[in-house]
Amino acid sequence: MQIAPAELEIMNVLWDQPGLGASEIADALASDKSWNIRTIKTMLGRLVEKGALATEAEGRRYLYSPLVKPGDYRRKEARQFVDRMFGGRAAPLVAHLADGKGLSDQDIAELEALLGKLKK
Amino acid sequence: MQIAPAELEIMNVLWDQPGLGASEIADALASDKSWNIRTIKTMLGRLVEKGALATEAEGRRYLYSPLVKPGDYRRKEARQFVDRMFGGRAAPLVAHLADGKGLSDQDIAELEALLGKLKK
DNA sequence: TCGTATCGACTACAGGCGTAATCGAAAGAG
DNA sequence: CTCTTTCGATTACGCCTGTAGTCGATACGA
Repeated sequence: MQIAPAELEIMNVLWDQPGLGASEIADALASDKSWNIRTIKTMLGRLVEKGALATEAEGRRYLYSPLVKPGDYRRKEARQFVDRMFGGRAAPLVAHLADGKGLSDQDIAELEALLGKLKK
Repeated sequence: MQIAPAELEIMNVLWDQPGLGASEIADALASDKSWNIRTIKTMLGRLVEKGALATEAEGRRYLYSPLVKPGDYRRKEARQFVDRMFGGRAAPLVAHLADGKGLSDQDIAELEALLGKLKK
């Protein structure tokens, strides 16, 4: 199941707070996106159609909840991305991020801790 | 400049061997992609139009070379991707890759070496 | 009760992408 | 010199995406 970038914004809201209605999602997004409520509804419809969201009727409206787990989705996407861009190798990806000043000290510390765990 | 996934396959060939003609690119791709030569030419045209490739006439045909540097492109894409999927944080990305058994021992070793260098 | 706001359903439409076919020119085969 | 192949250019076309508009029904405010 393929989730488009704009649709992902909606998934992010619902992963954070499942069970919202369309206008509440619009509110949640209003701060950084200026999307027409109709646009949001279109994307909700498509996500339901794709099987990414479930609907539950509440009176005259729907409440939406993710059917896809964020971890599963991100894992799949991450894999696909490194495959496409870096021949499946993680190290070059991190190297490129580092090269563009894209790694904070915190990132580096976290990565170290992570690697420590992986080695065991 | 936006390079679509299928177009990226072509860029990869040309980053590896700049200055090929359309049919040579087709040959290079033939092993893993079964693309019609017409399809490849369409994509070459689009890449030229986008400014990702330069053409140099050689007799009746064109030789194509990248105008975009692979490192620059991958860096930008990597950044975009972690922003979209992981809120710009590299550690969760690596964690997800690791979780899906996506990290070989070699990857881990390379990442360690990389982090060593970054800390200095 | 009557107009208005809101809901979901359906429709619209342009641009990007994947996948090619067609076309006119030119080069090469015989 | 003619037939076929090959080149780049142009056109095609359906699906996905972003971005809404329209429509009919319903709930709500006055």
